[in-house]
Order: sequence, then structure tokens, then C-alpha cells
Amino acid sequence: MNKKKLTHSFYMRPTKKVAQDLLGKKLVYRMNSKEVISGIIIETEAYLGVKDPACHSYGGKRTNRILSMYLPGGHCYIYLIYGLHHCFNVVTGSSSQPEAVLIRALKPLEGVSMMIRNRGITNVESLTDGPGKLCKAFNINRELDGESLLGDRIYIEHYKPNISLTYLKGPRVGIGYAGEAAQWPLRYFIKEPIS
DNA sequence: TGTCCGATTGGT
DNA sequence: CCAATCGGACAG
Repeated sequence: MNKKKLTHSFYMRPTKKVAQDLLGKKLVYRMNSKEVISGIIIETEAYLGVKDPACHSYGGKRTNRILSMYLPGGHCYIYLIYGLHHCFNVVTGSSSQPEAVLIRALKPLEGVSMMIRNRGITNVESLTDGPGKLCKAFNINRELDGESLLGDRIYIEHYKPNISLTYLKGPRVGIGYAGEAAQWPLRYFIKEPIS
């Protein structure tokens, strides 16, 4: 099961399903031929496209920033938020459905020393426990926007945790402007600890 | 061209 | 609680 890259068909499924199923999977970033950074996905959020007031593509919006959302499932959608932090998303569904899954938190696995360097902190607990934090730890930025997750530079693998996982869900974070949609239980997370 | 503001974070 | 920090989005 491990070391098996998720395929195109995985990402083409309904966004909520992908968001939940990404929990416990392993995000791998190969900075170059030698250096590998990876972590287990422990928190995600689904963004449901044109019908979702919290989604950047709400109402069919199609601006330069969000063009990657209009790629087929299995691509990266990365944008800068608050002029300070990057957010990493996994594009889902067909190109006519501009939907994505935000990766909100990881449990660091490989390349921890590099994450510590990238983040400028030593506390491993808070290395990748937020969408902006994990991008900084992985040194991910908009240069990877639109990149395929089926290639060798960045991808997601199956992963077999050593313990059974407890799956939870709740309202998404930081989208108070979205009205009713702010209550939709589209945030998925795993109860710690994971090994 | 001008103004407003955000799928966050870190420090007070 | 609040500042940081900047580019996207949209109004004019």
C-alpha cells in the first residue's frame, strides 16, 4: 500500500470524498534528486466550486490567480494569502468543476531538519500545523502552482499508519465572510496522535 | 488607477 | 487583540 502514488482517478472523484480520503496519506516533495520532504496529511478542507461562497471560483469566477482550479483533478493550486503566506491545494474533479482541497496540516515525516531550517524554529510540533506553516516548511510557493501531482516533483502516496485513525469533521476555518457556508462541515481532520 | 481585504501567523 | 504585507479583484 505504501510507496504507491495516488492516481488521476483518485483526484477525479467528488471533492468531499477526496478531502476525507486524503487524510492519512503522505505528501512528498522532492526538492531535487537528493532532498525529500514529506509529511502525513492530518487536516483538509473541501472547497466546492461555483456553488460555494467560500471558494475562490464562487459564481463561476475565472481570474488569473485561480486558473489552476480549472485544471483537471491531480494538479496543485497554490496562492498567496494576506500577502504573506502560501496555501497549498489539491485540485479535484474535471476542468469544468473548479474545486479543490486545502491541505491545512501535516505530521512531519522525512526531511525534518530541512523543515526546521525553512521555518526558522525548533519546535517540531508547530512545524506544519497550519496551511501557511506547511508551505514554508516545505519551501513551497506559487512556482508550483499548476504543477501536476502525478509527476515526480510533488505527489501524494498511500500510507499505512501504525494505528487506527479517528476521523472527524467540522466547520471550515477563516471564512466568516461566506455566510451560511461557513457552517458547512467541510473541514476534515484526524484525531492525533498518528505514527 | 485607487481602495479594500483575505482559505494566516506570530507576538503582545 | 492586532500588525504584518502585498497582489488580486473590482469599482470608477
